[in-house]
Amino acid sequence: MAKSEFQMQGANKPSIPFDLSVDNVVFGFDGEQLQVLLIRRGLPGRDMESDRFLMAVPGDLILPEEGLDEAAHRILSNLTSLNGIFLKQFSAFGAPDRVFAEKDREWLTNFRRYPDRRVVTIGYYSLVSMDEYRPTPSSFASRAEWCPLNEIPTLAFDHNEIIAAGLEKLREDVVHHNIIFELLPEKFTLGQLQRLHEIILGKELDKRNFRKNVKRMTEVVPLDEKQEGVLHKPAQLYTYRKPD
Amino acid sequence: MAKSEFQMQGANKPSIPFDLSVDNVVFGFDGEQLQVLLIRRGLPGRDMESDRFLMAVPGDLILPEEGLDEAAHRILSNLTSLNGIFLKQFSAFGAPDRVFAEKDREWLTNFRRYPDRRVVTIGYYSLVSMDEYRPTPSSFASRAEWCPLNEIPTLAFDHNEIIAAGLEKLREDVVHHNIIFELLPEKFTLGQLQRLHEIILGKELDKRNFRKNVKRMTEVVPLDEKQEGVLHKPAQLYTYRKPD
DNA sequence: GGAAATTGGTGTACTTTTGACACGAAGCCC
DNA sequence: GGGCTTCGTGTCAAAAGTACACCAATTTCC
Repeated sequence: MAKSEFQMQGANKPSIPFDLSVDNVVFGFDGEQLQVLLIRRGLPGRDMESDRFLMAVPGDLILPEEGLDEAAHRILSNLTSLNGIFLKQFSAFGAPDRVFAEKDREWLTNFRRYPDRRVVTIGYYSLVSMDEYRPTPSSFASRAEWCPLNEIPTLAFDHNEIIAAGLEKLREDVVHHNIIFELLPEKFTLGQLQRLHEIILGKELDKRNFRKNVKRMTEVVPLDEKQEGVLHKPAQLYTYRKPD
Repeated sequence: MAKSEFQMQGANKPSIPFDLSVDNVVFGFDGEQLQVLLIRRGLPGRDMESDRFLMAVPGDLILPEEGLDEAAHRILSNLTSLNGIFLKQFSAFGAPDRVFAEKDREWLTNFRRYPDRRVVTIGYYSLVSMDEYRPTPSSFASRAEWCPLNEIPTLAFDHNEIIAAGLEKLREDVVHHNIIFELLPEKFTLGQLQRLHEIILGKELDKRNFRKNVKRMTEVVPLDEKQEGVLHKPAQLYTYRKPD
C-alpha cells in the first residue's frame, strides 16, 4: 500500500543504522568514601601498564538478541566478573556526536567494527559493597579498578557525564527507594549506614536523629553479633530484610 | 592492532543493526480526568475511518543526525502538531521481540523500510493542559485523539506497557518535581489543582490540608481574577511562577 | 595497669508538619 | 426565594523533624 507515500514523509529515512550499547555506573562503598568502578581498556594480562586509551565505565554493545537488562548484566560480568548485582536503568544518552570526539577515535577504529556508526547508550547504575564484590578484569578490560568520585579523570566518550547523571539519580533513589542497602555488606553498623547516607547526600546528619529514624524502619533488624577487629568500641551489627 | 582478538571475544558481534525510536506518552487533563494522546495510524484525510491498524502513542524512528530530545519534539510535532511542550525522557524499552507480535506485522511491513529490524525505543512523557493544546493529525497519523486512561484499547507494539510505565514515572515526579503545573492551564483554580493531584495519585486529599500546603509554595501566586462562566461560586485564579 | 584515643550508644524539649474534621458564602438556575 | 454546587476557611491532636551533650566499650601506647 502506501509505503512510498510514507517514505516521502520522513517516516523512515534512517539509512545509517545505529549501534546500541549499555554503560554501567557501578558505585562502591568501602566504609569511607564512594567510588566508581572503571576499566582500563586493553587486553588483560598484556596492556596492564598501557594508558594509551582512556579509562571508561564498563560498557559495550548490545547483542542482536538480548534484552537491555540482560545486556547490562552480561557486559558487566564480561568486563569485571561482577555477577548477580543490582542494576537499574536510569537514562539513555544519544547525542549524535557522543562517540566522535578526537580523543576516542583511535580506540573506536581499533575496537569497533563500524567506528563511524552513531552509538546510543543506555545507562545503568549499580550499588555494591566493595567488601563483597571484587572486580577482576576480562574481555577488553586490562584492569578494573575503583576510583574515588572526586578523582575521576577524563574518560572515554561522554562517560563523565554519564557518571554525573547516574549519581544524581542515585541520590534521588536513595531517599525514596531504600536502595542504599544494596551498597552495604550484608551485616553493617548504624555508623556505616549513616556515613553512607552522608556521603551520597553530601551533607552531615545528626547521629541521634538518624538512629531514631532507622529504628522506625522495620526492615533493618539487629543481629546477635558485634563488630570485630576494630580499634574502638565494637558496634552492634544490623541487617536489612527485604519486605515481601 | 588487536582488532581480531577482540572480535573473537564478542566485543562487536552485532551485525544486525538496530533501529531506534522515540515514543511520547502525552497526558492531558480536561478538568475532570486524565487522558492520553493516541494516534490512529493511516493517511490523514484518507484513512479517517479505518481501524485496520492499532492505535498507538505518537512515536517514530529517530533520524541519523538528531539528538533524542530533539527527535521526541520533532516526532510529536509531526504527528500531532503539538509544539514546544514539556517532554521528559523516562525509560528505554528494548525487549528483543517488542515489535514482532503478530498484531503488528501488517503495519510494520507497510510502513517500515526494514520491518524485521529490532527496534529499541526511548519513552518520553509529557503533560499538557487540554485547553491549551489541540492536537491535529499529520504525517502517518490519520487521527489524533485524547483517550481516557481507563479506556485505552490494545495498542501497537508494547505501547500499553509504555503508557503504564510513563504513568508510574509521572506519579513519582509529581510528588517531587512540581511537574504538575505543566498539565494545567496558565490560570487555574485550587480546585483544579487538587483534582489533578487526586487523579494522578489515585487517592483523595483533604481540601483544607491541601490548600494549607499550596499556600506554603511561593511559586503559586493568586491573580486579581476570578473564574467566570461556572454555575457556582467562582473560584480565585492562581498561576505558577517558575523559580529561577 | 592506667591514660589517651576513638567510635558507639542513648533522651529530652522545642518546632514543624500532617491529618482529621464542619459549616457559612457566593453564584447559578429555576 | 429555594435549591444546587463549589468555594473557602481554623483548630486540635498526633507524628515527625531538629538541636543538643555525655558516658561506655574497646584498643593502643606508655
